[in-house]
Amino acid sequence: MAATLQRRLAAGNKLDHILSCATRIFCEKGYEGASIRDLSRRSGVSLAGLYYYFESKEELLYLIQKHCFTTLLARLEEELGSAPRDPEARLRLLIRNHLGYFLQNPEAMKVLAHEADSLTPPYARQVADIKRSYYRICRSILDDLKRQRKLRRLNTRLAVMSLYGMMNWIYTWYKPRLDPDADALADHMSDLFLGGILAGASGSARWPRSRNGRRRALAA
Amino acid sequence: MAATLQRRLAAGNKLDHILSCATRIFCEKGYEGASIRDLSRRSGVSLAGLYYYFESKEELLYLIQKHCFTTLLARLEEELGSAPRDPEARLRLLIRNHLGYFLQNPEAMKVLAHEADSLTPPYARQVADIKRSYYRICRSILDDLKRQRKLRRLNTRLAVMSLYGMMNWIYTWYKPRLDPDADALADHMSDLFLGGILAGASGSARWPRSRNGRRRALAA
DNA sequence: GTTGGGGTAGAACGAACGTTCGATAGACTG
DNA sequence: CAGTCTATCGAACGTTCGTTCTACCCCAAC
Repeated sequence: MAATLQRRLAAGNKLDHILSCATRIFCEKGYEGASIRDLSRRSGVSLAGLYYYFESKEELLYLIQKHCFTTLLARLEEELGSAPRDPEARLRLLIRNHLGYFLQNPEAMKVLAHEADSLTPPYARQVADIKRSYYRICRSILDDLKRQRKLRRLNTRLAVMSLYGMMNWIYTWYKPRLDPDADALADHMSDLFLGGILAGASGSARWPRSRNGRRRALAA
Repeated sequence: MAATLQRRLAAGNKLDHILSCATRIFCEKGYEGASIRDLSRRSGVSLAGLYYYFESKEELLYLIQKHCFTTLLARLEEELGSAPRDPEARLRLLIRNHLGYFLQNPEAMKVLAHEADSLTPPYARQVADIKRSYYRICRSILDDLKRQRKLRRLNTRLAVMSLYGMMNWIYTWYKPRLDPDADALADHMSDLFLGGILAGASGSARWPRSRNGRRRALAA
Protein backbone atom coordinates (compact mmCIF):
# COMPACT_ATOMS: atom_id res chain seq x y z
CA MET A 1 0.00 0.00 0.00
CA ALA A 2 2.79 2.40 0.91
CA ALA A 3 4.71 1.21 -2.11
CA THR A 4 1.72 1.92 -4.28
CA LEU A 5 1.53 5.44 -2.95
CA GLN A 6 5.20 6.09 -3.59
CA ARG A 7 4.90 4.87 -7.12
CA ARG A 8 2.05 7.22 -7.68
CA LEU A 9 3.89 10.21 -6.32
CA ALA A 10 6.84 9.45 -8.58
CA ALA A 11 4.68 9.08 -11.68
CA GLY A 12 2.03 11.61 -10.85
CA ASN A 13 1.91 13.11 -14.32
CA LYS A 14 1.05 9.93 -16.08
CA LEU A 15 -1.64 8.97 -13.59
CA ASP A 16 -3.16 12.40 -14.16
CA HIS A 17 -3.17 11.76 -17.86
CA ILE A 18 -4.83 8.40 -17.37
CA LEU A 19 -7.43 9.88 -15.04
CA SER A 20 -8.30 12.61 -17.47
CA CYS A 21 -8.70 10.09 -20.30
CA ALA A 22 -10.80 7.90 -18.03
CA THR A 23 -12.99 10.85 -17.11
CA ARG A 24 -13.71 11.52 -20.75
CA ILE A 25 -14.49 7.88 -21.45
CA PHE A 26 -16.73 7.44 -18.42
CA CYS A 27 -18.50 10.61 -19.46
CA GLU A 28 -19.10 9.36 -22.99
CA LYS A 29 -20.04 5.75 -22.36
CA GLY A 30 -20.88 5.55 -18.67
CA TYR A 31 -18.91 3.65 -16.08
CA GLU A 32 -20.31 0.23 -16.92
CA GLY A 33 -20.24 0.84 -20.63
CA ALA A 34 -16.64 1.97 -20.70
CA SER A 35 -13.92 -0.66 -20.98
CA ILE A 36 -10.32 -0.69 -19.88
CA ARG A 37 -9.49 -1.37 -23.50
CA ASP A 38 -11.12 1.93 -24.45
CA LEU A 39 -8.92 3.59 -21.89
CA SER A 40 -5.87 1.79 -23.21
CA ARG A 41 -6.53 2.97 -26.75
CA ARG A 42 -7.32 6.55 -25.74
CA SER A 43 -4.44 6.98 -23.33
CA GLY A 44 -1.85 5.17 -25.42
CA VAL A 45 -0.89 2.96 -22.50
CA SER A 46 -1.02 -0.82 -22.89
CA LEU A 47 -3.74 -2.78 -21.19
CA ALA A 48 -1.37 -4.30 -18.66
CA GLY A 49 0.55 -1.08 -18.25
CA LEU A 50 -2.54 0.67 -16.94
CA TYR A 51 -2.69 -1.63 -13.96
CA TYR A 52 0.60 -0.29 -12.76
CA TYR A 53 -1.22 2.96 -11.94
CA PHE A 54 -4.42 1.69 -10.39
CA GLU A 55 -5.72 -1.53 -8.94
CA SER A 56 -9.10 -1.87 -10.57
CA LYS A 57 -11.60 -0.14 -12.79
CA GLU A 58 -13.60 0.74 -9.73
CA GLU A 59 -10.65 2.44 -8.07
CA LEU A 60 -10.35 4.52 -11.21
CA LEU A 61 -13.86 5.86 -10.77
CA TYR A 62 -13.20 6.36 -7.09
CA LEU A 63 -10.07 8.39 -7.76
CA ILE A 64 -11.94 10.62 -10.19
CA GLN A 65 -14.87 11.20 -7.88
CA LYS A 66 -12.77 11.72 -4.81
CA HIS A 67 -10.50 14.22 -6.53
CA CYS A 68 -13.37 16.25 -7.92
CA PHE A 69 -15.45 16.36 -4.76
CA THR A 70 -12.41 17.19 -2.67
CA THR A 71 -11.45 20.03 -4.98
CA LEU A 72 -15.00 21.35 -5.08
CA LEU A 73 -15.29 21.22 -1.31
CA ALA A 74 -11.89 22.79 -0.70
CA ARG A 75 -12.63 25.68 -3.03
CA LEU A 76 -15.96 26.30 -1.35
CA GLU A 77 -14.49 26.25 2.15
CA GLU A 78 -11.77 28.62 1.13
CA GLU A 79 -14.18 31.06 -0.41
CA LEU A 80 -16.62 30.85 2.47
CA GLY A 81 -13.80 31.44 4.94
CA SER A 82 -13.30 34.99 3.76
CA ALA A 83 -16.94 35.70 2.91
CA PRO A 84 -19.50 37.83 4.71
CA ARG A 85 -21.67 36.24 7.37
CA ASP A 86 -24.90 36.99 5.53
CA PRO A 87 -26.56 33.71 4.55
CA GLU A 88 -27.93 34.99 1.28
CA ALA A 89 -24.51 36.13 0.16
CA ARG A 90 -23.02 32.82 1.25
CA LEU A 91 -25.62 30.85 -0.65
CA ARG A 92 -24.98 32.86 -3.79
CA LEU A 93 -21.32 32.13 -3.35
CA LEU A 94 -21.97 28.42 -3.01
CA ILE A 95 -24.03 28.36 -6.18
CA ARG A 96 -21.42 30.33 -8.09
CA ASN A 97 -18.70 28.00 -6.84
CA HIS A 98 -20.65 24.89 -7.77
CA LEU A 99 -21.61 26.00 -11.25
CA GLY A 100 -18.23 27.55 -11.92
CA TYR A 101 -16.44 24.31 -11.20
CA PHE A 102 -19.01 22.21 -13.04
CA LEU A 103 -18.98 24.20 -16.23
CA GLN A 104 -15.21 24.32 -16.18
CA ASN A 105 -15.08 20.53 -15.91
CA PRO A 106 -18.18 19.35 -17.71
CA GLU A 107 -16.98 15.79 -18.26
CA ALA A 108 -16.04 15.31 -14.63
CA MET A 109 -19.33 16.91 -13.66
CA LYS A 110 -21.25 14.29 -15.59
CA VAL A 111 -19.22 11.49 -14.03
CA LEU A 112 -19.96 12.86 -10.56
CA ALA A 113 -23.64 13.33 -11.16
CA HIS A 114 -24.36 10.31 -13.29
CA GLU A 115 -22.18 7.67 -11.62
CA ALA A 116 -23.03 8.62 -8.06
CA ASP A 117 -24.29 5.08 -7.39
CA SER A 118 -21.70 3.08 -9.29
CA LEU A 119 -19.23 2.56 -6.45
CA THR A 120 -19.55 -0.35 -4.02
CA PRO A 121 -19.17 -0.04 -0.23
CA PRO A 122 -15.42 0.14 0.33
CA TYR A 123 -15.10 3.05 -2.08
CA ALA A 124 -18.62 4.38 -1.92
CA ARG A 125 -18.43 5.26 1.76
CA GLN A 126 -15.43 7.54 1.35
CA VAL A 127 -17.04 9.48 -1.46
CA ALA A 128 -20.32 9.64 0.44
CA ASP A 129 -18.50 11.24 3.39
CA ILE A 130 -17.20 14.09 1.27
CA LYS A 131 -20.56 14.56 -0.36
CA ARG A 132 -22.21 14.72 3.02
CA SER A 133 -19.88 17.50 4.12
CA TYR A 134 -20.73 19.39 0.99
CA TYR A 135 -24.44 18.88 1.54
CA ARG A 136 -24.20 20.00 5.15
CA ILE A 137 -22.60 23.29 4.29
CA CYS A 138 -25.50 24.16 2.06
CA ARG A 139 -27.99 22.96 4.61
CA SER A 140 -26.51 25.03 7.41
CA ILE A 141 -26.50 28.14 5.27
CA LEU A 142 -30.15 27.52 4.58
CA ASP A 143 -30.86 26.99 8.26
CA ASP A 144 -29.22 30.33 8.96
CA LEU A 145 -31.31 31.98 6.28
CA LYS A 146 -34.43 30.40 7.70
CA ARG A 147 -33.67 31.84 11.15
CA GLN A 148 -32.66 35.23 9.86
CA ARG A 149 -35.73 35.70 7.67
CA LYS A 150 -38.08 33.80 9.95
CA LEU A 151 -39.14 31.41 7.18
CA ARG A 152 -41.26 29.24 9.37
CA ARG A 153 -42.58 26.94 6.70
CA LEU A 154 -39.29 26.26 4.93
CA ASN A 155 -38.30 22.60 4.69
CA THR A 156 -34.55 22.98 4.37
CA ARG A 157 -33.92 19.41 3.27
CA LEU A 158 -36.32 19.77 0.38
CA ALA A 159 -34.88 23.14 -0.45
CA VAL A 160 -31.30 21.85 -0.54
CA MET A 161 -32.28 18.90 -2.69
CA SER A 162 -34.25 21.09 -5.06
CA LEU A 163 -31.30 23.41 -5.44
CA TYR A 164 -28.85 20.59 -6.10
CA GLY A 165 -31.32 19.12 -8.55
CA MET A 166 -31.46 22.35 -10.50
CA MET A 167 -27.68 22.58 -10.53
CA ASN A 168 -26.71 18.96 -11.12
CA TRP A 169 -29.21 18.39 -13.87
CA ILE A 170 -27.34 20.88 -16.00
CA TYR A 171 -25.13 18.17 -17.43
CA THR A 172 -28.11 16.81 -19.34
CA TRP A 173 -28.94 19.98 -21.25
CA TYR A 174 -26.22 22.62 -21.10
CA LYS A 175 -24.93 23.80 -24.49
CA PRO A 176 -21.98 26.19 -24.20
CA ARG A 177 -22.84 28.00 -27.44
CA LEU A 178 -26.49 28.43 -26.62
CA ASP A 179 -26.70 28.93 -22.88
CA PRO A 180 -25.35 31.68 -20.61
CA ASP A 181 -21.94 31.30 -18.99
CA ALA A 182 -21.37 30.03 -15.48
CA ASP A 183 -21.73 33.36 -13.70
CA ALA A 184 -24.93 34.30 -15.47
CA LEU A 185 -26.31 30.83 -14.86
CA ALA A 186 -25.39 31.11 -11.19
CA ASP A 187 -27.22 34.42 -10.99
CA HIS A 188 -30.25 32.96 -12.68
CA MET A 189 -30.42 30.01 -10.34
CA SER A 190 -29.63 32.08 -7.27
CA ASP A 191 -32.45 34.47 -8.12
CA LEU A 192 -34.85 31.68 -8.89
CA PHE A 193 -34.06 29.76 -5.75
CA LEU A 194 -33.83 32.67 -3.35
CA GLY A 195 -36.87 34.34 -4.86
CA GLY A 196 -38.81 31.14 -4.37
CA ILE A 197 -37.61 30.57 -0.83
CA LEU A 198 -38.25 34.10 0.32
CA ALA A 199 -41.55 34.65 -1.47
CA GLY A 200 -43.16 31.28 -0.96
CA ALA A 201 -42.33 30.20 2.53
CA SER A 202 -42.66 33.39 4.54
CA GLY A 203 -45.83 34.32 6.36
CA SER A 204 -46.95 36.57 3.54
CA ALA A 205 -49.28 33.90 2.16
CA ARG A 206 -48.90 34.92 -1.41
CA TRP A 207 -50.35 31.52 -2.31
CA PRO A 208 -52.91 30.80 0.34
CA ARG A 209 -53.25 27.21 1.54
CA SER A 210 -56.46 25.45 0.70
CA ARG A 211 -58.42 23.59 3.31
CA ASN A 212 -56.82 20.20 2.71
CA GLY A 213 -53.40 21.60 3.30
CA ARG A 214 -52.46 21.97 -0.34
CA ARG A 215 -52.08 25.28 -2.01
CA ARG A 216 -54.64 26.49 -4.48
CA ALA A 217 -53.68 27.86 -7.82
CA LEU A 218 -54.76 31.45 -8.31
CA ALA A 219 -57.25 32.11 -11.05
CA ALA A 220 -55.42 35.21 -12.19
CA MET B 1 -42.78 -7.04 -38.22
CA ALA B 2 -46.56 -7.45 -38.35
CA ALA B 3 -46.15 -11.00 -37.13
CA THR B 4 -44.10 -9.74 -34.22
CA LEU B 5 -46.86 -7.32 -33.32
CA GLN B 6 -49.51 -10.01 -33.41
CA ARG B 7 -47.50 -12.23 -31.17
CA ARG B 8 -47.17 -9.42 -28.71
CA LEU B 9 -50.85 -8.67 -28.66
CA ALA B 10 -51.63 -12.31 -28.03
CA ALA B 11 -49.15 -12.60 -25.18
CA GLY B 12 -49.47 -9.11 -23.82
CA ASN B 13 -49.56 -10.15 -20.19
CA LYS B 14 -46.25 -11.90 -20.24
CA LEU B 15 -44.51 -9.07 -22.03
CA ASP B 16 -45.84 -6.76 -19.36
CA HIS B 17 -44.42 -9.01 -16.71
CA ILE B 18 -41.04 -9.06 -18.45
CA LEU B 19 -41.04 -5.29 -18.85
CA SER B 20 -41.80 -4.73 -15.20
CA CYS B 21 -38.99 -7.09 -14.16
CA ALA B 22 -36.66 -5.37 -16.59
CA THR B 23 -37.59 -1.98 -15.20
CA ARG B 24 -36.66 -3.10 -11.72
CA ILE B 25 -33.36 -4.57 -12.86
CA PHE B 26 -32.39 -1.55 -14.95
CA CYS B 27 -33.24 0.59 -11.96
CA GLU B 28 -31.04 -1.40 -9.61
CA LYS B 29 -28.01 -2.04 -11.81
CA GLY B 30 -28.31 0.44 -14.64
CA TYR B 31 -28.87 -0.45 -18.27
CA GLU B 32 -25.29 -1.46 -19.03
CA GLY B 33 -24.80 -3.20 -15.72
CA ALA B 34 -27.94 -5.31 -16.05
CA SER B 35 -27.74 -8.58 -17.94
CA ILE B 36 -30.33 -10.59 -19.80
CA ARG B 37 -29.42 -13.43 -17.46
CA ASP B 38 -30.51 -11.27 -14.51
CA LEU B 39 -33.80 -10.73 -16.27
CA SER B 40 -34.14 -14.43 -16.98
CA ARG B 41 -33.64 -15.31 -13.33
CA ARG B 42 -35.95 -12.61 -12.03
CA SER B 43 -38.75 -13.17 -14.51
CA GLY B 44 -38.57 -16.96 -14.48
CA VAL B 45 -38.34 -17.08 -18.27
CA SER B 46 -35.46 -18.87 -19.91
CA LEU B 47 -32.72 -16.91 -21.62
CA ALA B 48 -33.82 -17.98 -25.08
CA GLY B 49 -37.48 -17.68 -24.19
CA LEU B 50 -37.09 -13.99 -23.50
CA TYR B 51 -36.10 -13.31 -27.09
CA TYR B 52 -39.52 -14.42 -28.20
CA TYR B 53 -40.88 -11.21 -26.67
CA PHE B 54 -38.29 -8.67 -27.72
CA GLU B 55 -35.54 -8.41 -30.27
CA SER B 56 -32.68 -7.03 -28.24
CA LYS B 57 -31.74 -5.65 -24.87
CA GLU B 58 -31.87 -2.19 -26.34
CA GLU B 59 -35.43 -2.66 -27.55
CA LEU B 60 -36.31 -3.59 -24.00
CA LEU B 61 -35.11 -0.24 -22.71
CA TYR B 62 -36.85 1.47 -25.60
CA LEU B 63 -40.16 -0.20 -24.80
CA ILE B 64 -39.91 0.86 -21.17
CA GLN B 65 -39.02 4.45 -21.93
CA LYS B 66 -41.56 4.82 -24.70
CA HIS B 67 -44.37 3.43 -22.58
CA CYS B 68 -43.59 5.68 -19.63
CA PHE B 69 -43.14 8.88 -21.56
CA THR B 70 -46.23 8.20 -23.61
CA THR B 71 -48.31 7.60 -20.50
CA LEU B 72 -46.91 10.68 -18.79
CA LEU B 73 -47.60 12.83 -21.82
CA ALA B 74 -51.10 11.44 -22.37
CA ARG B 75 -52.08 12.07 -18.76
CA LEU B 76 -50.79 15.61 -18.92
CA GLU B 77 -52.61 16.39 -22.15
CA GLU B 78 -55.82 14.99 -20.78
CA GLU B 79 -55.59 17.02 -17.60
CA LEU B 80 -54.60 20.20 -19.40
CA GLY B 81 -57.50 19.76 -21.81
CA SER B 82 -60.05 20.42 -19.10
CA ALA B 83 -57.96 22.87 -17.10
CA PRO B 84 -58.28 26.64 -16.76
CA ARG B 85 -56.41 28.87 -19.16
CA ASP B 86 -54.41 30.54 -16.44
CA PRO B 87 -50.73 29.71 -16.96
CA GLU B 88 -49.91 29.53 -13.27
CA ALA B 89 -52.67 27.00 -12.68
CA ARG B 90 -51.56 25.01 -15.70
CA LEU B 91 -47.96 24.97 -14.54
CA ARG B 92 -48.99 23.75 -11.10
CA LEU B 93 -50.97 21.04 -12.81
CA LEU B 94 -47.97 19.99 -14.88
CA ILE B 95 -45.78 19.76 -11.81
CA ARG B 96 -48.37 17.78 -9.91
CA ASN B 97 -48.81 15.42 -12.85
CA HIS B 98 -45.07 14.91 -13.25
CA LEU B 99 -44.35 14.25 -9.61
CA GLY B 100 -47.47 12.19 -9.12
CA TYR B 101 -46.49 9.81 -11.89
CA PHE B 102 -42.85 9.71 -10.85
CA LEU B 103 -43.49 8.90 -7.23
CA GLN B 104 -46.02 6.28 -8.19
CA ASN B 105 -43.47 4.60 -10.47
CA PRO B 106 -40.14 5.30 -8.84
CA GLU B 107 -38.25 2.52 -10.59
CA ALA B 108 -39.46 3.55 -14.00
CA MET B 109 -38.70 7.15 -13.08
CA LYS B 110 -35.10 6.32 -12.42
CA VAL B 111 -34.81 4.42 -15.68
CA LEU B 112 -36.22 7.42 -17.56
CA ALA B 113 -34.00 9.95 -15.85
CA HIS B 114 -30.82 7.94 -15.56
CA GLU B 115 -30.79 6.08 -18.87
CA ALA B 116 -31.83 9.01 -21.01
CA ASP B 117 -28.67 8.67 -23.09
CA SER B 118 -28.41 4.89 -23.31
CA LEU B 119 -30.36 4.41 -26.52
CA THR B 120 -28.72 4.62 -29.93
CA PRO B 121 -30.16 6.51 -32.92
CA PRO B 122 -32.87 4.22 -34.26
CA TYR B 123 -34.53 4.00 -30.85
CA ALA B 124 -33.25 7.22 -29.36
CA ARG B 125 -34.94 9.42 -31.91
CA GLN B 126 -38.42 8.12 -31.18
CA VAL B 127 -38.05 8.65 -27.47
CA ALA B 128 -36.53 12.06 -28.05
CA ASP B 129 -39.60 13.06 -30.05
CA ILE B 130 -41.94 12.31 -27.17
CA LYS B 131 -39.68 14.07 -24.71
CA ARG B 132 -39.60 17.11 -26.93
CA SER B 133 -43.38 17.30 -26.96
CA TYR B 134 -43.38 17.11 -23.21
CA TYR B 135 -40.74 19.81 -22.95
CA ARG B 136 -42.61 22.08 -25.35
CA ILE B 137 -45.80 21.97 -23.33
CA CYS B 138 -43.95 23.27 -20.31
CA ARG B 139 -42.14 25.85 -22.35
CA SER B 140 -45.30 27.20 -23.91
CA ILE B 141 -46.98 27.49 -20.53
CA LEU B 142 -43.99 29.45 -19.35
CA ASP B 143 -44.08 31.67 -22.41
CA ASP B 144 -47.73 32.42 -21.62
CA LEU B 145 -46.85 33.22 -18.05
CA LYS B 146 -44.07 35.48 -19.21
CA ARG B 147 -46.45 37.44 -21.43
CA GLN B 148 -49.20 37.58 -18.85
CA ARG B 149 -46.98 38.84 -16.05
CA LYS B 150 -44.66 40.84 -18.27
CA LEU B 151 -41.57 39.03 -17.03
CA ARG B 152 -39.20 40.74 -19.39
CA ARG B 153 -36.01 39.16 -18.11
CA LEU B 154 -37.22 35.58 -17.91
CA ASN B 155 -35.20 33.07 -19.92
CA THR B 156 -37.83 30.41 -20.44
CA ARG B 157 -35.41 27.73 -21.62
CA LEU B 158 -33.36 28.08 -18.45
CA ALA B 159 -36.49 28.15 -16.37
CA VAL B 160 -37.87 24.96 -17.91
CA MET B 161 -34.57 23.17 -17.49
CA SER B 162 -34.24 24.31 -13.90
CA LEU B 163 -37.71 23.07 -13.14
CA TYR B 164 -37.11 19.69 -14.74
CA GLY B 165 -33.82 19.47 -12.90
CA MET B 166 -35.53 20.01 -9.58
CA MET B 167 -38.13 17.40 -10.39
CA ASN B 168 -36.04 14.75 -12.11
CA TRP B 169 -33.27 14.82 -9.53
CA ILE B 170 -35.73 13.47 -6.98
CA TYR B 171 -34.86 9.90 -7.84
CA THR B 172 -31.45 10.40 -6.25
CA TRP B 173 -32.69 11.43 -2.82
CA TYR B 174 -36.38 10.78 -2.24
CA LYS B 175 -37.19 8.61 0.78
CA PRO B 176 -40.90 7.74 1.06
CA ARG B 177 -40.78 7.47 4.86
CA LEU B 178 -38.92 10.71 5.35
CA ASP B 179 -40.11 13.05 2.65
CA PRO B 180 -43.54 14.55 1.93
CA ASP B 181 -45.91 12.80 -0.47
CA ALA B 182 -46.28 13.69 -4.13
CA ASP B 183 -48.88 16.41 -3.69
CA ALA B 184 -47.00 18.18 -0.94
CA LEU B 185 -43.80 17.92 -2.91
CA ALA B 186 -45.56 19.32 -5.95
CA ASP B 187 -46.78 22.25 -3.87
CA HIS B 188 -43.32 22.84 -2.51
CA MET B 189 -41.72 22.86 -5.92
CA SER B 190 -44.51 24.87 -7.49
CA ASP B 191 -44.17 27.54 -4.81
CA LEU B 192 -40.41 27.54 -5.06
CA PHE B 193 -40.36 27.77 -8.80
CA LEU B 194 -43.21 30.23 -9.25
CA GLY B 195 -42.03 32.35 -6.38
CA GLY B 196 -38.62 32.52 -7.97
CA ILE B 197 -39.90 33.28 -11.42
CA LEU B 198 -42.30 36.00 -10.29
CA ALA B 199 -40.08 37.64 -7.72
CA GLY B 200 -36.76 37.48 -9.48
CA ALA B 201 -37.41 38.23 -13.10
CA SER B 202 -39.92 41.05 -12.95
CA GLY B 203 -38.94 44.69 -13.15
CA SER B 204 -39.00 45.11 -9.39
CA ALA B 205 -35.23 44.77 -9.13
CA ARG B 206 -35.25 43.09 -5.78
CA TRP B 207 -31.69 42.06 -6.52
CA PRO B 208 -30.17 44.93 -8.41
CA ARG B 209 -27.77 44.12 -11.19
CA SER B 210 -24.17 45.09 -10.70
CA ARG B 211 -22.26 47.05 -13.29
CA ASN B 212 -20.79 44.06 -15.08
CA GLY B 213 -24.21 42.60 -15.64
CA ARG B 214 -24.09 40.15 -12.76
CA ARG B 215 -26.21 40.53 -9.68
CA ARG B 216 -24.70 41.60 -6.42
CA ALA B 217 -25.38 39.77 -3.21
CA LEU B 218 -27.06 41.96 -0.64
CA ALA B 219 -25.17 42.61 2.54
CA ALA B 220 -28.26 42.14 4.68
C1' DG C 1 -54.51 -38.58 -36.35
C1' DT C 2 -51.83 -35.87 -38.48
C1' DT C 3 -50.25 -31.20 -39.24
C1' DG C 4 -48.64 -26.67 -37.96
C1' DG C 5 -47.46 -23.01 -35.45
C1' DG C 6 -47.22 -20.46 -30.82
C1' DG C 7 -44.44 -20.75 -26.93
C1' DT C 8 -40.47 -22.59 -24.39
C1' DA C 9 -35.83 -23.99 -23.07
C1' DG C 10 -30.80 -26.32 -23.09
C1' DA C 11 -26.82 -25.66 -25.02
C1' DA C 12 -23.86 -23.33 -27.43
C1' DC C 13 -21.76 -19.24 -30.28
C1' DG C 14 -18.23 -15.68 -30.83
C1' DA C 15 -16.98 -11.57 -28.81
C1' DA C 16 -15.72 -8.70 -25.18
C1' DC C 17 -14.82 -8.12 -20.49
C1' DG C 18 -11.50 -7.12 -16.14
C1' DT C 19 -7.47 -8.79 -14.70
C1' DT C 20 -2.88 -11.21 -14.35
C1' DC C 21 1.42 -13.52 -15.82
C1' DG C 22 5.98 -13.46 -17.31
C1' DA C 23 9.33 -11.06 -19.68
C1' DT C 24 12.05 -7.11 -20.93
C1' DA C 25 14.37 -2.72 -21.30
C1' DG C 26 16.44 0.91 -19.03
C1' DA C 27 18.19 3.45 -15.02
C1' DC C 28 20.18 3.78 -10.70
C1' DT C 29 23.11 1.39 -6.69
C1' DG C 30 26.67 -1.21 -4.57
C1' DC D 1 29.82 -5.26 -13.50
C1' DA D 2 26.22 -7.63 -11.00
C1' DG D 3 21.98 -6.56 -8.84
C1' DT D 4 17.82 -4.26 -7.97
C1' DC D 5 13.81 -1.48 -9.03
C1' DT D 6 10.60 1.24 -12.01
C1' DA D 7 7.96 1.18 -15.87
C1' DT D 8 6.17 -1.16 -19.64
C1' DC D 9 4.26 -4.68 -22.74
C1' DG D 10 2.28 -8.94 -25.47
C1' DA D 11 -0.25 -12.64 -24.54
C1' DA D 12 -3.22 -15.05 -22.21
C1' DC D 13 -6.62 -16.39 -18.29
C1' DG D 14 -11.25 -17.40 -16.92
C1' DT D 15 -15.67 -15.35 -16.96
C1' DT D 16 -19.61 -13.17 -18.61
C1' DC D 17 -21.93 -10.94 -22.16
C1' DG D 18 -25.95 -10.60 -25.88
C1' DT D 19 -27.70 -13.51 -28.97
C1' DT D 20 -29.02 -17.73 -31.71
C1' DC D 21 -29.59 -22.67 -33.01
C1' DT D 22 -32.21 -26.53 -32.57
C1' DA D 23 -35.43 -29.26 -30.68
C1' DC D 24 -39.27 -29.91 -27.99
C1' DC D 25 -44.17 -29.58 -26.03
C1' DC D 26 -48.85 -28.46 -26.41
C1' DC D 27 -53.15 -27.57 -28.43
C1' DA D 28 -56.28 -26.17 -32.08
C1' DA D 29 -57.61 -27.12 -36.97
C1' DC D 30 -58.31 -30.02 -40.63
